Amino acid sequence: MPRQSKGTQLKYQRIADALKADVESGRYGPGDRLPGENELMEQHGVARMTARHALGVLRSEGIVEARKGAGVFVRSFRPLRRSGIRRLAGEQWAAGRSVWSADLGDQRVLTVDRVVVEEAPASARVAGLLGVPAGQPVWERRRRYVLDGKPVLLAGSRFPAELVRDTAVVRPDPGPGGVYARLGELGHAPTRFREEITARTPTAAEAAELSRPSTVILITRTAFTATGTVVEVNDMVLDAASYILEYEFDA
Amino acid sequence: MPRQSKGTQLKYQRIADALKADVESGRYGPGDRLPGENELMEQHGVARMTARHALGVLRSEGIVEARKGAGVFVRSFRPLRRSGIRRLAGEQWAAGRSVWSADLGDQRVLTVDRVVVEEAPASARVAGLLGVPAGQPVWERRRRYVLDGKPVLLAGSRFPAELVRDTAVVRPDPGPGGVYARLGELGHAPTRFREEITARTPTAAEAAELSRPSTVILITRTAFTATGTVVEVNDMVLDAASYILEYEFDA
DNA sequence: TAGTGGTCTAGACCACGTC
DNA sequence: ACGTGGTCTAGACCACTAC
Repeated sequence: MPRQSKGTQLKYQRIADALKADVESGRYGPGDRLPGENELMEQHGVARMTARHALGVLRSEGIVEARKGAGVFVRSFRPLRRSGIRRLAGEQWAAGRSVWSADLGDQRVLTVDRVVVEEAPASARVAGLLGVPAGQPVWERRRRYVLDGKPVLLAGSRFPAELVRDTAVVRPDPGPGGVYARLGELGHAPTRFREEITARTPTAAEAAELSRPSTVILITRTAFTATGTVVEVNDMVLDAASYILEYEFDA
Repeated sequence: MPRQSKGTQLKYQRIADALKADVESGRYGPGDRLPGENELMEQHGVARMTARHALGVLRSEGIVEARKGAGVFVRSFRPLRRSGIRRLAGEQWAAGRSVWSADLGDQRVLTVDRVVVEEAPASARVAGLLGVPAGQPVWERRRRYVLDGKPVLLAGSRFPAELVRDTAVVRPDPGPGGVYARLGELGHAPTRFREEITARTPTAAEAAELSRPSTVILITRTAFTATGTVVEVNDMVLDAASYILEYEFDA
């Protein structure tokens, strides 16, 4: 028997396409349970690894989510809209609101799950961005954000050590307006930002800290003062299926 | 025999980590060939699917690239820096240069591989963004961009049909300055842009049109005139490993 | 022609969630 | 207790590349 029917397609792709069509047609709605590995094996007469491969296609496209011991479920696609420019407009954090509360157009709450603040030597990459010698001490502020009970964002900000040591910037709760308000009070208000974006599959560590997303977006934000000094380098890892980034600007 | 040595890790993950360390230490440089499936099976005493799974980890993180019949090779990571804001600054296209030539800081050339221009009814999504009734005719301009012989970007722009019919906008080569310059001459110069970004694994169709990337970035750009009219909706699909997006803006 | 990655089979055990 | 997805085995054939 041929392993692959010539005229058509690959088996796993055919099964994946059929499932995808069923989701798009509304046959399976958000939260619904899809036929699992065992059911697909029986229905299509294929081996476990083939059924698995088919489900893997939907999983990696973010359509579907596998829960061990439970089944495969259609994801509800309600991404956060993260407005890169508006949310960093000066008034937002100057007025005492956290930067992140600007993210939500609806009632869902993005809360901080975990905060670690510690001093450590700068990696070569961070040192280069901060404009300090490699190995120089920097303060690092790592946190994890949770939306609807699911971790969706890891963020790690680094500040030059001599700038923020013994200030509110390195306290777990920096107070109203967040670290940018505190930096402003110290005479180092950020006035310009650069965000660099790329995407890939998560590492094992990132997958474990987020809710095993199939794709992550990486954002590196560099914050400059009016004099051009870099006061923050912020590396973020976002669950790609939970976010839409938005940038608006003039010609 | 236990399938999984308890204290340590999963087999495929251990093998993947070892390979990753070898790449990061420089033991394998860009373009070098890694041990393949057969070699890993022998070296680590595992089955084919396990060795394969390990290589799949590196592949999906964009570290490595598999070439059928040849082997697995370390990717050379030289991403294009796409400056979202600067490249759409008015002077760029007003002066008669293509928008895309602003992308390159080095000598590499991003060229158009394929152009299709055709009239078609708007999908519900595009119609919503363009602010026209669904099914309304729009002109669509699809193209593929190639960098160093490898396709890295698919782009599909849609324009309201009555705006661009029988104009240079819908000619395969729109002339110096690109479509934005032509829209300007028609009295519909874009003055404001919105870009919405997300990422996922490519569909089978996208993978086939690009060079089988493991992750793609999706950008939807909406172009507005001074009066707020939408004159273009541009859906782009980027090979994530070939791009770094950059946005710079003031607080 | 020899070797490679890609697909596929038909079994197995495990950790886990649901009942 | 049972079913689920996740891992793993030991085989196989195929299409493709490089020689």
